Amino acid sequence: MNFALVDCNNFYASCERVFNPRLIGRPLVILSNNDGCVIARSEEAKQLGIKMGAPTFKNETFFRQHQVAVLSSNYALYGDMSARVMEVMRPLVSAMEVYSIDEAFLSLDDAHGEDFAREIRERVRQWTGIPVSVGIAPTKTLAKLANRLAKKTPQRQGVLDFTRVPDADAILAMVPCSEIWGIGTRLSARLAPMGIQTARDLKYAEMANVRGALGVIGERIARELGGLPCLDLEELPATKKGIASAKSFGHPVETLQELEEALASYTARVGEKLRAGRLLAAHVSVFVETNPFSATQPQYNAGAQTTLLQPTNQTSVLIAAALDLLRSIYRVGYQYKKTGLFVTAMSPEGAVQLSLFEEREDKPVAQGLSVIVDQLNRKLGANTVRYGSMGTRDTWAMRQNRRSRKFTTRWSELPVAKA
DNA sequence: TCTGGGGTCCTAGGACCC
DNA sequence: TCTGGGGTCCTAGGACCC
Repeated sequence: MNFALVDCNNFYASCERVFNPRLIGRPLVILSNNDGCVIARSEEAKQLGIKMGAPTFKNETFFRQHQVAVLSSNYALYGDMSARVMEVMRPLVSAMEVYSIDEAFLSLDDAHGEDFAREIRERVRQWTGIPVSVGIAPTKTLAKLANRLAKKTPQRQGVLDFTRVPDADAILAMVPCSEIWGIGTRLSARLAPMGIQTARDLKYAEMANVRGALGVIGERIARELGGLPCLDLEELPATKKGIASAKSFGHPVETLQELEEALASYTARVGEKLRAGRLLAAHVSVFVETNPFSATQPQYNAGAQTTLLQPTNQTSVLIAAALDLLRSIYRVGYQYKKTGLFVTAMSPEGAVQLSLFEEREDKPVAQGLSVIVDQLNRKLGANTVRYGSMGTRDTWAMRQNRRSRKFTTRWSELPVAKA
């Protein structure tokens, strides 16, 4: 059995191009939330040397000079396109793991090689408009690596079956450790003094040394490079251990009220996610921070946590807890840049341990309210119905000045064809 | 003026138990 | 007078991924 890793090429840029063909052939970048920095680039933008994470404000002139198309990110579109790509592939294989918004591992029979990979590619392209690359190998780590090579080497035309390459070690010798899946700059810096520079070096390194330097993660990666599978296909998404919502503000925020409104809004989002997953959370943590990039403003970072008497997914309960925590860490005199919350200690709905000290609260009413709010907001758009503490002015809201339309998920934003 | 957000896994150390 | 060893659970922090 082998793994295939299918990865969408320049996914966000490709999604935008499906609905706006004028973007084809031009350099195109997609910005992070708040239009803060570059998080995705078309091939042409990469050619121009635009780096991942490049701050927008330092590059506006460059973008204009090179006629780079610049868009805010449109996650409603990317999420929906992702689901379509996955559904095209799912019937073609016996098992699939959706690994990220633009990647999936597939389980392949030994008979399935590059012909099959090309078939997947063609079908996804034809049915969704999204180009993908496919890497095939006996382990996930090698499949990742094969995928990168398939993408980077034009003559491979987007597919590479690593089980059939004549000299695998010669290929591994060209891959620096920092480009191996799971090894970043910090870990590769630990390997360098041991003379381990490339994937080939790591494959043949003394396992005890690798383990000493990188722990079990590193040992697993090294063994996978050698062709020994240590990571399984995970078909079912693991139950979430926590749900977070945190965002930077469009402008610096000083008042407690604005922080409260922002945090209440993020909390409402977390409540929606909990209910969508039929989960309850028992632990809430909240943090605030100032702008770490500012050399002149005084810095302040703080966080606080609490455990609820009873696990919940009710937005009103979560907001009350989150705002209490926020008030306990808020200090006057700072320019806040970001706040957010993280809920943990999750349990499935319907398996609640009642607190010893708490009477059963009037669940049906609260739950009914949240369900109706969820339905209305799904139908009419996010935040149509709000909790009072969220305010209505959104003075703190993130910038998103250049977003394309929600072509596939909102009737009012459907693409229009003129014939 | 302007630098993302949402996750996972592992490790070390302390508290506590028998 | 003497003061172990092995285990679990929790938390904080580090590193990574997309």
